[in-house]
Amino acid sequence: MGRNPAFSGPRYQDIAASLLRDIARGRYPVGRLLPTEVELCERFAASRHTVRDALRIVTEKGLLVRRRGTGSVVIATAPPNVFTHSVGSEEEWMRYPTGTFRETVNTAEIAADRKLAALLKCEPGKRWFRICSVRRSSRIPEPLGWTEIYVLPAYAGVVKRSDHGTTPVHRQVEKMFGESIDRAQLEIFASHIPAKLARPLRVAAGTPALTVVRRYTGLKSGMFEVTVTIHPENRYTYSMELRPQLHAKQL
Amino acid sequence: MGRNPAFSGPRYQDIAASLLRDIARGRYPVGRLLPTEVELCERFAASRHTVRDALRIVTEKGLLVRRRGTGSVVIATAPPNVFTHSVGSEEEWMRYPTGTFRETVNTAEIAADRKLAALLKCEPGKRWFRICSVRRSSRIPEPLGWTEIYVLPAYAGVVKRSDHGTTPVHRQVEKMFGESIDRAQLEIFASHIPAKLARPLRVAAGTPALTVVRRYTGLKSGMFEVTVTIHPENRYTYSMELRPQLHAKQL
DNA sequence: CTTCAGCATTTGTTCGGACATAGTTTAAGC
DNA sequence: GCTTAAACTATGTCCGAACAAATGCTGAAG
Repeated sequence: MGRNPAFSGPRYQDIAASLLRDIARGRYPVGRLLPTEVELCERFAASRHTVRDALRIVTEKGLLVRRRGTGSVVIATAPPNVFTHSVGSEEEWMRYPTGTFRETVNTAEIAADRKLAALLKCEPGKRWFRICSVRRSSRIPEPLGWTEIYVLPAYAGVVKRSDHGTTPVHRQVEKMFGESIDRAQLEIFASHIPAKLARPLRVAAGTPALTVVRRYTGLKSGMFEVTVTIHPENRYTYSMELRPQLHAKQL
Repeated sequence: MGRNPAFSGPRYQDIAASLLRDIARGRYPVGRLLPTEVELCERFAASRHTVRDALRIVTEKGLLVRRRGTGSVVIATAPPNVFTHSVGSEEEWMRYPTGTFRETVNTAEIAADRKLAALLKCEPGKRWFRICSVRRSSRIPEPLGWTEIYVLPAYAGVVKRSDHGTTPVHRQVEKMFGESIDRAQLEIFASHIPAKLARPLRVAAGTPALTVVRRYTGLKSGMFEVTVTIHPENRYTYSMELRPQLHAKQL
């Protein structure tokens, strides 16, 4: 029991691995209490500080809940998340290579008809401020896609800002109105180029396209922005990388 | 300098907040070294342990890199990760609602021609074991899409397993051959239905489609599986939700 | 001038101790 | 018997100290 002779790293990592193994093997089932810190100190012949470091690792993996006076409760037998995807910046999430920009075509306040309401997942008749624009790259003459941005009418002021066109709209809303994003949702599906967009996108109507819908939900005003982008074939690829959760070996 | 009288929480959180503020305000620009632990102990009149707890918080937020002998280097002025996406299971990542299954049409060992090599991001001539199949749902008669799975010829044994068709192939490879996934990459772009697939997918050739490419890279044998799926319009939507990283207030 | 050994610096690991705080249990008092 | 206060338990916070390990610098040897 206790020390693993094959393991040469820090003691607290050894102890954490041992606890992880015990939990995975069912020695401490979900709902059961782990031994107290002092008991673990005795079992592993380590100081309380070292044991706490080990418990911190197990807790960060999401297998424990620890409370004063109560103890450490096992809440899972294995780390729950298999893959994670972290996005560093809005640009990265938008997946638009740097050097692209939006070119506003027109703006208007509109009411959602039934079709638009379905796309935006809002009730029909809801009023939105719509910004229609073309996304371009400095490298190629054809536009990358057609973007329709719908924001709550109260937030229409964003178009007046000077950095409009280069900064993501939801960031502008965050700064100007103190909204904070609670969650963002992404949907991607196949579509075809509508007749209206054939000319601005320089592509034949009815040809294959990729539609990307992004919905931003804030804490203050709920869903405050929806972006719909239509990309003609061969002009845009959504790409993403997932990694198994490393679970914090020290870097 | 030092203690913030308005803050009543633990000392290490107070110190962490102070450091965070200093970094955000540019007192320690990116690339600069933070004061050493001992210096911070003096400035905040705290023990090294407490200061280290504070530095751990700042490090976990991704603003610092710490190395023995060197010190703590500032690598960002604000937490870099804005959104995270965690995927709990393969099914969730695949985004196929439960109740769908794969129906194998044919299998063969092939060599990648130039076009396929570009899609798979491998060298032309590389040999792959290809599994062609149709993904169906029990609810609707039309297939959801056409899937071509390419695995290394050494792993061709996966098709013989009984749970083939319901279990993701990369999971089977993990179990059967002890491969462990290092990273997974996803690409989504617009395409059109090839003439060959018009009949099996029950849709007209040339109509819009969504192509999803998934690449799995393992620790042992590098990229060991690539899956290419073609979905006709209106039969499949890729959906994902991102949330702002909570940054570990204590739970 | 280059190379390498040795030293100083800085963070990493581990020990031992003390008190604070939050939950739980027990016991006293009505 | 119920309510409330005290005691107990377990984790949280904080201190002081020592040594280990990685890095960078300096000076001596070739």
